[in-house]
Amino acid sequence: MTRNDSDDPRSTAVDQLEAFGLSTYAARTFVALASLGEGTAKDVSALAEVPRTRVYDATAELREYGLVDVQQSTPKRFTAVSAETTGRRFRREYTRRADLLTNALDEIEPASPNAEQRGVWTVTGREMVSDRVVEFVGGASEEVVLVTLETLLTDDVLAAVRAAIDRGVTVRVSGMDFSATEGDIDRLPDGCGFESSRAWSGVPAGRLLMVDRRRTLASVLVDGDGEHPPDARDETAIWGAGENNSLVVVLKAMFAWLNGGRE
Amino acid sequence: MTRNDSDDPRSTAVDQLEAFGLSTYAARTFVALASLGEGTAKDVSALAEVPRTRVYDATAELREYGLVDVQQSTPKRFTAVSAETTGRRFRREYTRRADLLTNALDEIEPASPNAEQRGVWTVTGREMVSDRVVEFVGGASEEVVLVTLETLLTDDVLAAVRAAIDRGVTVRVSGMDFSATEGDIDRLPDGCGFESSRAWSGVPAGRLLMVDRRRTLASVLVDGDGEHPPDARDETAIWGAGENNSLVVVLKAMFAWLNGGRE
DNA sequence: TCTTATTGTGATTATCCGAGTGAACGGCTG
DNA sequence: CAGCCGTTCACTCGGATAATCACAATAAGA
Repeated sequence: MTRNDSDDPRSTAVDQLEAFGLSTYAARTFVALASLGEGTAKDVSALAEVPRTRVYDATAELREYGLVDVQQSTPKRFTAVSAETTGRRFRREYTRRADLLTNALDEIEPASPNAEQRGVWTVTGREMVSDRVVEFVGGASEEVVLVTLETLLTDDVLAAVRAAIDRGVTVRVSGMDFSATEGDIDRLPDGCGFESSRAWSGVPAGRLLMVDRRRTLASVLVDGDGEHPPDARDETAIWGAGENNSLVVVLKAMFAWLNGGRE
Repeated sequence: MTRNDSDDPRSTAVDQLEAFGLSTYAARTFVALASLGEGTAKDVSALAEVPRTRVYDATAELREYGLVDVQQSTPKRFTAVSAETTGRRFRREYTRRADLLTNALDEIEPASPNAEQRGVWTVTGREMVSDRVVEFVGGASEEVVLVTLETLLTDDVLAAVRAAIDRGVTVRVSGMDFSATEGDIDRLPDGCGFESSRAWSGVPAGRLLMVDRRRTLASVLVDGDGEHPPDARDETAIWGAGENNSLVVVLKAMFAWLNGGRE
């Protein structure tokens, strides 16, 4: 079983093509044609483990996607487009799909300012938590307070923070780990006067966020509940919204306390 | 049956979510939550036509994608992330997938310069033909000659042409219809000395392309074989590669002829 | 405390789609 | 003319998912 390993380019190509909606025959046929450059149904069948009689369906499907061209002769000959063209093709289609989805959802979302909720919501996964941070910072109109590990200050988050600052929002960002504060805060435009670190030494590492004193989020890293890469699903967060939300009240008090009684 | 029309935002949202790999239950559940903002399994079931007992699976699936947050109470409450976050989520994932695919295919493609093929290949669909044009122009090392309708000079093609010019390739572009030549050729940096039009008045409208005198493409618009929008699948092209390829020979002669016997 | 309605979880069945296989048709070649 | 190869079509099988049901757990009310 040395064939078909996980990091074999052929396998990954087939997987991705299937994710983009192709049938397995079509996907296998395409990578075979990409390897051959050009070939007949017999060639493809031999290399791709696709039944000869089905190569025609597969190439027809690929032709619809514009990934394969056909030579009308006997035997028919097929050729695959270049890797760049393939990538461009799907990139276009799926960014278009994402735009469609965003617009459709925008029309659906309730116009009402979504009466502030009570209770505490949970999120799992580093990327997912980052998404919430970006979303909440993006919705800030007055004030953002963010305390975070340097590792978690991804480009997404930084972009959202910069956008908020440009929008005229008062933003204060602080690192939780000591080494961090120097490295990355530079990447932010001024207006981040928090006293860097030290105060957070006893707090479990993660993030704390407060937006307009009406929406807060707290997360911790749970490093490794058995997941393979210690990078994927290792952050869990809770968040809440609304003036009287319990989590909001607690974190609001906490920030005020650590900020030296101001407010 | 006035519900669930084709351009209903809800339907399009569900369709796109399914295209992104979600189950139909998950997709319907998500749009229901997007409408409600927040709700219980019962609420979702009533609005989304999803069996109540399956809402829990659907929300679990959505939670994996980071699209839904859960409130651990009885009854459980669910909430959907914003439209922008949803779009960002899928945009990221699928551009990443496209990159993976491109890289994998790059490793697969035969290192050999792909001994020039004989025979004539066919492509169908306007976008697909544009992709071939971009691919061929992108592979040009010396000379590009392109005659095209103005309508078909999309941004993709223009970008490829500009890249070729910057690369030091001799490029000549000409419009087939009279009105065109003025409007768009301006968008190209010089080096396009073709005598604009007139010579092509009798030729069926479409495109003609020659790259390095070794690769040619010819297309025509077949306007309307029953397709709904007169815009999608209405162009068919043939192309060939190799010094002795019949199509290459013919088009090479044709270009030389129309260019006044030069070469 | 007991009852009852409602919520959450799991197992079961039905339905659909696609992979895989084989047979039939037609054109090319010896 | 006959056999062979290429091509297409029709069919079966299996896996996945939609849909239904049965049951356990919880909360509200008498």
